[in-house]
Amino acid sequence: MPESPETIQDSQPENPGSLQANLDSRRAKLQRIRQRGVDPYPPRFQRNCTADEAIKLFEAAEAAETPDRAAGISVAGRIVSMRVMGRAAFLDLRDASGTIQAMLRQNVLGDDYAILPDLDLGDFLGVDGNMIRTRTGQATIEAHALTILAKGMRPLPEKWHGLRDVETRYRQRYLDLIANPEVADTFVQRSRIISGIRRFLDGRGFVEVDTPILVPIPAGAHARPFITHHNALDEQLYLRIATELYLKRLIVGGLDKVYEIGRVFRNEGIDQDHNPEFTLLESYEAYADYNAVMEMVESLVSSLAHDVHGSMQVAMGDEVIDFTPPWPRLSLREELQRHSGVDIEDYPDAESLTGKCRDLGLAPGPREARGRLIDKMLSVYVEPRLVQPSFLIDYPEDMSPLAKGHPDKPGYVERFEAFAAGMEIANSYTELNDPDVQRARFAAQEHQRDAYDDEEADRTDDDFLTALEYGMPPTGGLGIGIDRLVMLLTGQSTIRDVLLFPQMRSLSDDGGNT
RNA sequence: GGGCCGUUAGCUCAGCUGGCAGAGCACCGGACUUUUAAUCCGGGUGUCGUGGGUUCGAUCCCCACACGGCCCA
Repeated sequence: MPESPETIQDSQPENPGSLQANLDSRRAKLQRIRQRGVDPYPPRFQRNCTADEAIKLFEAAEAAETPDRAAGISVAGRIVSMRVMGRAAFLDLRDASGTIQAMLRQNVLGDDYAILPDLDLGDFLGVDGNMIRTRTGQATIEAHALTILAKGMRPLPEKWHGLRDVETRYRQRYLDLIANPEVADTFVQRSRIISGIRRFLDGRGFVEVDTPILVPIPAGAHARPFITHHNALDEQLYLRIATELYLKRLIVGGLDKVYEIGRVFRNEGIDQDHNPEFTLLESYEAYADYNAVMEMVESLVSSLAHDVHGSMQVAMGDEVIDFTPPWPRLSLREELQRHSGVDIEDYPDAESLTGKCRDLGLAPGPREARGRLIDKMLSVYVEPRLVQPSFLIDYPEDMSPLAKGHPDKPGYVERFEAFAAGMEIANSYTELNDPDVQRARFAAQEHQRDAYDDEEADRTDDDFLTALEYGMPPTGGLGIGIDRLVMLLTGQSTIRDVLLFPQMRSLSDDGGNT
């Protein structure tokens, strides 16, 4: 008897293929699993191999002609692909090590095969079985038992095109990691870079320390702080914008070689290389100067490139960045003069330099401090040209309130910044340790804040000045933006792609998630 | 802060001059014991970002807003 169209219609859900139908279907499967007395979220599953290990073990067993060694394998992972053919099926299971194919056959699995119709893409499954090679030659686990480990209640992004929508990728990074496996590689590399930094510094006798994130005075950098409040102390506190002044207190205290890798917070805009919270490495080494730090930076960054990449050369867009040391030392004044035609010594104050910037078409604000103007000129004329790793050295004192004056160059300090791919990756100076000079520099910054409405000018930290008065040895300091370094070493062009959860504007409703 | 671009099914994307909203994957029903973007047959999913406006009629034109991206400051 032929079925009427109505009957066929009745066997279909209300809106077949809709998200709601998909959710309903998964929930119905969940119920069926439970009705069979199976826990869809069991507390544990004992695997004895990762996907990658199972395949390697099998290949080794084949090479040694000892196939028994590839029996009794237990693997687990998320189902990322399913090819079901009646009484047999092939599933691809993914764990952090990779993907392994599982072959399911009804005559082998018996009752366990009955859960197949209740499995969906995205579910976690444990498989016990033996490694075999299929007719097409693929190393595969032939399942002898199946254990559902977690039922996925929402459909995953599409398997072939992945997840492209950048907003979803950042807001729901877990979906990005599932749908775009190469994204995970970047974050694994990030972890390797950071542990490589620790190994490097620990190997040189540095001590890793933790200094306060909640601070009464947000000093040590040019930035606007985030403000918060401590209820019990009834005191306004800030999130740190740098770790510098606390680390120097530890140099005063005699630790001699200290570093901190930590999050700092700057209340400013978001773009391709700025996120309001980012990871900063700062290190301080007593009895070193900025020349010694330059050598350390070359050595550190090139060894990281080698460790992470296996090569000193890293592709970045159309360029190949070669981190092989030594990197050129370029005088800031000379580079500015070469590329802008301006000798900053001809413009000793903000007023004259503002005029010159206007001539150059740089659109300076009406009241910008001289250091800020030079910074602007650098970012236009010099920094974009610094594609291969290089050091820009000897900065004007105006823009470096914490650096020691250069003995041979009045008005300049012993400071360098390292650049690669046009991006600043390190900032360092021979530290200012004369408490009176430091006090005067802070005063100049306070004046800059008032006279030029420069909210980012540095702030006086009297407790730090007291520490300096007890005596700080000659010291070389360093700051490296870890996120930008990771960008460079992994070839990513936006900071969002090296931050697992980049800052996003909050959504007013439910986040488009339902 | 300004300019430009984007927002269509769970995902990836089409949608012509304003005239019934489209495909692939995913999903649902069926077949299938070596597939691998499985295949075959059947099903077709939607607040076209939100709110206004113009129009007989708006995914499309106009305005505002939201979110995102790029460029500029």
